[in-house]
Amino acid sequence: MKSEIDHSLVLKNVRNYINITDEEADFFVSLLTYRRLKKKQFLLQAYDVCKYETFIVKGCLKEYFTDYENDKDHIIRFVTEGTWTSDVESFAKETPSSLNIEAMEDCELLQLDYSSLELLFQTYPKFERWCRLIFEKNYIEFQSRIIKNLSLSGKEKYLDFLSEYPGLSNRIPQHQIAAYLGITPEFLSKIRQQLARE
Amino acid sequence: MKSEIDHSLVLKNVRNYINITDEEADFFVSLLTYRRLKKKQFLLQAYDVCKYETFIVKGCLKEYFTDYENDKDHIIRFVTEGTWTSDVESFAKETPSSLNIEAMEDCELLQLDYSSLELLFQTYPKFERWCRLIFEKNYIEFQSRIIKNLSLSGKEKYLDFLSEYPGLSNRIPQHQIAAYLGITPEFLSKIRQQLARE
DNA sequence: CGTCTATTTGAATGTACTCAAAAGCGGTGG
DNA sequence: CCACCGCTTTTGAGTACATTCAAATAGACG
Repeated sequence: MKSEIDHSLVLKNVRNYINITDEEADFFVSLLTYRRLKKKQFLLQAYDVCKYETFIVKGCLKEYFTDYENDKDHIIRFVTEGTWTSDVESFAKETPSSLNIEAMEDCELLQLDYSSLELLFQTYPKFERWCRLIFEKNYIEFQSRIIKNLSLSGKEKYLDFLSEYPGLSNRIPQHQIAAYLGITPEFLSKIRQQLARE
Repeated sequence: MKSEIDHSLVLKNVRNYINITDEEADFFVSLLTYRRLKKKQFLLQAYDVCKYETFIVKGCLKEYFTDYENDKDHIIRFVTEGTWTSDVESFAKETPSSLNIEAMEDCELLQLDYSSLELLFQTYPKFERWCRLIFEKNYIEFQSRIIKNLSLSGKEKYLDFLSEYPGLSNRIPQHQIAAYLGITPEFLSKIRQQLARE
């Protein structure tokens, strides 16, 4: 039943960026659709159009790009409780997605489709600000990722991952961490071996 | 004299994302400050607080991060005519910048300080949307950069750079392109040698 | 013209990859 | 409850990509 759904986390997300009244909160919540996803199911498949912005209430997903040329996946981000995910370009332009988004655990999600989001912006323009500030935050994170990719060795990137996302390494298989760091699973194994010896 | 300044490019930038009236345009333009920068001058130095969002009317700058540990610069982006630049995090949070932004050519710029930007948002909230859409675009570009860093070899990254930013390689010294690609200048030289033989 | 910086070239080295095989681990069915 | 299967992780040998360091050459600028 809808009344059982807990919206506190998503409202906390909004209120982290803007002040909203109870009325505005109610309207916002009324636009959300609840959805579950089992481990290994896809939230989005490449070449489909991304129809929703999705908030993660519970669980963990990976956003990744498949390089068919070399038969390799490259993970852009792991996304967990409290964050939004989508293929931004596909959602905004209604073009086929270049990303896959796949559940790595059983997930509970809240979704907002394009027309609902536009209705939200038209009804309460302050939500544009909220959306901008989220993009601002993501921009900063991506920039930091780019710097790290340019400047760190495999070992340093792994240690940085452990400290930046504590606890996540227990939820995620090792070869997927390698796909996030941009190294081979074999090499990550060797890095860990070396760290264990120290 | 202020009347000589050409605002057509910056207005084109705004109107690329939102519709604005002449009145709104006039107000927006009244908030901008014109500034010139000579080649090799800094728009922003690391550890200073970034006070402005800066629009580039003419010229080219580099946003870069200095790794003092290894005495190396890592270039995040080259920014040219028609784009905005700042250290987003420093500007938003008024914290010391981690980036340098430096002119690679003589530049003509238009700047917007924090309070002017907030005044703009308060007066005409639709500018929040414009700002969001710019971040959306930058997010997409950064994502694409991350994918390329994860999946391409040095040679492939160089060829991609040439096709993504045609004409830019003539404006920028080669070792700076190397700093953007995340390879050494010597290795870029060898890549070019190899490409020339083909 | 001289100085400073950028680019090229080469040899030696290191970091990370490929391929192959073995070992470990988790879930499923008998 | 154990045996088996598939997938993940480890290990090792050989290789490729990219770096370091040093020196030579080329270009840019006052």
